Amino acid sequence: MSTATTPAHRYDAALANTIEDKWQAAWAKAKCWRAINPGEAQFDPSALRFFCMDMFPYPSGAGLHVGHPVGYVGSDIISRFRRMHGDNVLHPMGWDAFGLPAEQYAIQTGVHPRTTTESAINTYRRQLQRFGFSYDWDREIATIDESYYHWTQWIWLQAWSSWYDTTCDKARPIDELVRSLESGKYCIDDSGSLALRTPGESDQSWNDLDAQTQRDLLDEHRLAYLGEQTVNWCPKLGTVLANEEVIDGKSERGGHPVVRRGLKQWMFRITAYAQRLLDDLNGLDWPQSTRTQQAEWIGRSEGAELYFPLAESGDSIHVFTTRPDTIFGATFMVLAPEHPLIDAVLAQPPSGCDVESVRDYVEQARNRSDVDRMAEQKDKTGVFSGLWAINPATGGSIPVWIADYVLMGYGHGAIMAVPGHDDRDAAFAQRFELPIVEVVQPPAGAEHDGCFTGTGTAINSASGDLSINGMQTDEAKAAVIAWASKGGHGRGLTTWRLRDWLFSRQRYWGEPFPIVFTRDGAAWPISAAALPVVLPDLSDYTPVETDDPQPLLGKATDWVETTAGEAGVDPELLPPDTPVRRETNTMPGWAGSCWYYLRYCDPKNDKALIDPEVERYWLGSTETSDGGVDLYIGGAEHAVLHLLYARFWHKMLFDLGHVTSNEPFRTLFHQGMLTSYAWKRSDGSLVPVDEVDADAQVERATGEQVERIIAKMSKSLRNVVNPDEVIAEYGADTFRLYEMYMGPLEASKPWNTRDIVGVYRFLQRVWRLAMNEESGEAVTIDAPVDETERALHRMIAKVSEDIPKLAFNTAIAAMIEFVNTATQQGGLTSDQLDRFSRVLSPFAPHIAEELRSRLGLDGFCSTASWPTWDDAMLQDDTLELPVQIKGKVRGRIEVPANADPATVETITLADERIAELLNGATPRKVIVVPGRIVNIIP
RNA sequence: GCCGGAGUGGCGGAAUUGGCAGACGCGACGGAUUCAAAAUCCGUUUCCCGUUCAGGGAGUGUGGGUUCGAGUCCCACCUCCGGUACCA
Repeated sequence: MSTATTPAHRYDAALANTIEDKWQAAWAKAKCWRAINPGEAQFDPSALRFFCMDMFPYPSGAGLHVGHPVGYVGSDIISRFRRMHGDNVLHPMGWDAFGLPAEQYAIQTGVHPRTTTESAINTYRRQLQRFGFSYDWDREIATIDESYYHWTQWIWLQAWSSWYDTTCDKARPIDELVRSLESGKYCIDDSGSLALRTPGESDQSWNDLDAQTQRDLLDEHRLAYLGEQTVNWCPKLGTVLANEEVIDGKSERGGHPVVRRGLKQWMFRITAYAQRLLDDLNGLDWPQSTRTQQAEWIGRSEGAELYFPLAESGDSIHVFTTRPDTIFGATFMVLAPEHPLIDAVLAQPPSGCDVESVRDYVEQARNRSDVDRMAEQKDKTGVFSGLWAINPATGGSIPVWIADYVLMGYGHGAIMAVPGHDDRDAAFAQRFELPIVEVVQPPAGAEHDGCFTGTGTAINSASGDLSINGMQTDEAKAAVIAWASKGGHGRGLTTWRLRDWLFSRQRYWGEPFPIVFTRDGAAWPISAAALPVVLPDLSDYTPVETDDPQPLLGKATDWVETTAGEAGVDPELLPPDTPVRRETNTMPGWAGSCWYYLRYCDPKNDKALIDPEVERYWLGSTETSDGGVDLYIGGAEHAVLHLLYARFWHKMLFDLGHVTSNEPFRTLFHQGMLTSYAWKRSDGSLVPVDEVDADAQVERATGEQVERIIAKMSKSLRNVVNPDEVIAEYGADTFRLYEMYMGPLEASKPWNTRDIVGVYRFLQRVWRLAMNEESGEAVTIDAPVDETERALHRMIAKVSEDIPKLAFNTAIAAMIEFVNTATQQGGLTSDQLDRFSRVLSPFAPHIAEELRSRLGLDGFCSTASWPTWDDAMLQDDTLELPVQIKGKVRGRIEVPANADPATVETITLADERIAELLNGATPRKVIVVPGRIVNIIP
């Protein structure tokens, strides 16, 4: 690049890269980014804490993508800004490193996932460090480290050792439950569930139960428990698959057959927390869309369960409905194909039952996943069961059908069908010619086509002991619930969409569960002192192909088959020589990310997951916050799962006294997605970006006209940008500025390589403003220019306001304007340059340090104080105000900045041009908005 | 279908929450510099009419409304993006 004519000290890519390396080394050496914990010598209790965290990445082999740094640059700017205000800033980074890709790679190559993962981590760390992010690297964590997953396992054991006490609405240690049962404070009621003791004849005494029964009862109440689940099992891949990984009954990867089958899996009782997870959303400073998504995912639904007796047996069908008021319109019932009653039907078919059809239908439905069932949407299928039920309100007989539009996993897996007021029931009734009765009168003027599903007035709804005619929907609901409760026909009930969390995987590359089984199937915990249970090495990562699900860890036979003593079970629980089998499932990828924010606070603690005093300091409540991470930045794609799971773990730890705040992330911000331009042919197909002449908008090979569209970056479109290349060409400061200057942080926006040069030129202008390009020495003027000084104050004020709002694009625009003004005005004094470089430093920290150092100042911009501004300097003595006549700008006037409205009006009307336009008429009204505008109504 | 978010120049985007629409940047055009180019600097750049100047008109997805004044508020609609989807 450099030629004889290029000045020796021009700010170009080579210089940028040189100074960036230099300052990164200097910051690291000085440990500029170290956060101070309470208890450390330099700890300053008067400093505000600021815990600012990025969602940690999963380090993939492909390296960092330009989309990753968008949020990281943002969090870095505000962290640096807060540090310059003297705050104690905790800004850490780590690695979400267990997961599938490394394991898939291991299957193909035999390379241990740890090897690939660690190499990917090294790449990511090197790339991140190259951006000059101010992470406290001494607090770096990786979920795959034994010292980390030690505590992941410990938390799981906490859950296994706890139960949810609904009487005080919190989790408690299960030992306390045992003591309460032994002392008789709690007892087991008839149905086998726990109840507060109200001494009665039928109560079973806990102490009379045999050990096995006692254990089973306790196991049923643990927050982490073994439960039977229907899963997608792929024999060929040797693993269960998520619903999204199954397409048309085949695995997405490889197209192997998938069967639905029951499997004992570790579960988390997240449903116990449903109400709190919902309620506490209100106290969070989170994007509304994310809060809504979580609320919908939790899916609280108020209604009633109603009992419909069968015509010819003593049984009844329990249904859940949100519209008990429509019970008079229930003309048939529908069972999910998995409903337990169907087995009884097949065993003893009623007279009207076509056994073959029912068997076929149920069999077919069973092998289709929920996702497949839903794919068909409108086309309702079903079969008559032969059963008849009694509508308890009308007393009439109604047929019971079986159809897969009713899901076993929600409510009771059975519904009362009201085809008059439910779209799905209406479609089904039409298809199978079932009767439709209207029982809700729409309010006057309500528009609807087909069936009316809104609220209105009950009609046709009266029988012997119940009449709700004329009632509004809400009143009618309450009346039906009251009637049902009194007559034993049902009761009010709230159901949730949220299911318990399936927490085991048959994979290798995850945290082992700290638990073992004796021959009788009983589970025994590994004692806390024996943690971590270390993931054993395997020589072969290929899944076992089998119909009987077998996790990969089953291959480590020596590890699996062991003794209680070897595994670390407390000898008081089991004699050390007892043969035991280790749990071979592993935890899912979410586990490590559920609590990593806690570990950042105290990453090297080997006595506890976090020291209580440290926890209170970084995460406890303060004058301005109810506690939790002060700012958490990451993608909206984690709106539900990660953020919900982490909230659940946090609440569990809160109940058990390990954390002091009720929520983990007080303020959440989603950075927007980076898209890229792509090209589309007229037939809609996409053309790789390097096969298009962008200026002419034609495809090179064919000369065909193509249209520019915005698409996600993807390998196939060849529109992925590698950050390393951008840094090599412009430097990290330019990269940082570009990503922040593109637009609002939260907006998704297209990467446009051509635009980068704009901020690059800005940095070059900054450099030339302050440096002699020939000598490399600072050039400053002696006396400040008033206009420049005012511009500087305006700029500092603007940037100081914008950074806390994460409005970085406008902050940068303000800096550009200032530099343009300063250049026109002939330069800066060294004092002005010092202040400017400090404002610039959160955004472009390396060039800012270089300017400071060449000015001859000591220390770092990064640890200097943030410059102040004087409000008096923000305004000029006189203002130019636009004058509107009837809302259109017709002229301008000069007024003193402090002029009162009456004076402004006088000046306006005295203005020659305004008077001319008014043509001598006296205006009806003059509106003066101080400092803004004058509007005349003639 | 439902729930969010957004529609502003050739492009990315500004607009103190009702007060000069288009800040800032890219691109484009013109000029200076240069043997020439790159780089840099200066100027122009929403559109239309007028076109030296002056000036005039239209304009923030569409149609209505409120207001002295609307990109911003209200009503109806259109389009795009994200999420979700037989949840009874």
